[in-house]
Amino acid sequence: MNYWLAKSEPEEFSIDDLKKDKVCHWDGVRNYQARNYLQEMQLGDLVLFYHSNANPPGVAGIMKVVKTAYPDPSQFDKKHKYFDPKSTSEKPRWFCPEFKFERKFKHLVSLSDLRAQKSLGKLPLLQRGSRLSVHPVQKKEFDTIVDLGAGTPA
DNA sequence: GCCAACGTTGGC
DNA sequence: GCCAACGTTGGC
Repeated sequence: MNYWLAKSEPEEFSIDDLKKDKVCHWDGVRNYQARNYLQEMQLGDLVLFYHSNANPPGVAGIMKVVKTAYPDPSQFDKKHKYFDPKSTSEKPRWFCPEFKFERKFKHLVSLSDLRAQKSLGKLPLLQRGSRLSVHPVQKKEFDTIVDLGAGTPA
């Protein structure tokens, strides 16, 4: 059982959209390192939903992996903004898993809240200039963030 | 394989 | 909208 963090811009797709849709396929990731992490995800893994480019940015809730990564259909669709002319169906480049809405935090755990936690010092999200949109999270870090989201005093 | 140019991410 | 930090591309 592993833990992850995945970013989305809430104007594109927010945790409320996921709550409404129940399930989503996490498409559009076009970064190799992030892609590799998506492929490592196993059924039942828990994923923190991070709102990037938001006001304020932060972790909004939790998702659960309900389908492991398969070729991202948007890479083959010429009209799609995530179309990749260099990818073929024989050798797809990009993959997406499916996530199910698990729950929304009572309180958004903002980026500044995360930075204020000494125990989260190694969280990849907080590293200088980290733009990686999908990355693993330690169980301890995951639990800390969930506690913050539940409103437990910092 | 180097590296400059360019594009993207994402906080502010 | 700005800009720093990266990742990718492509000429050589």
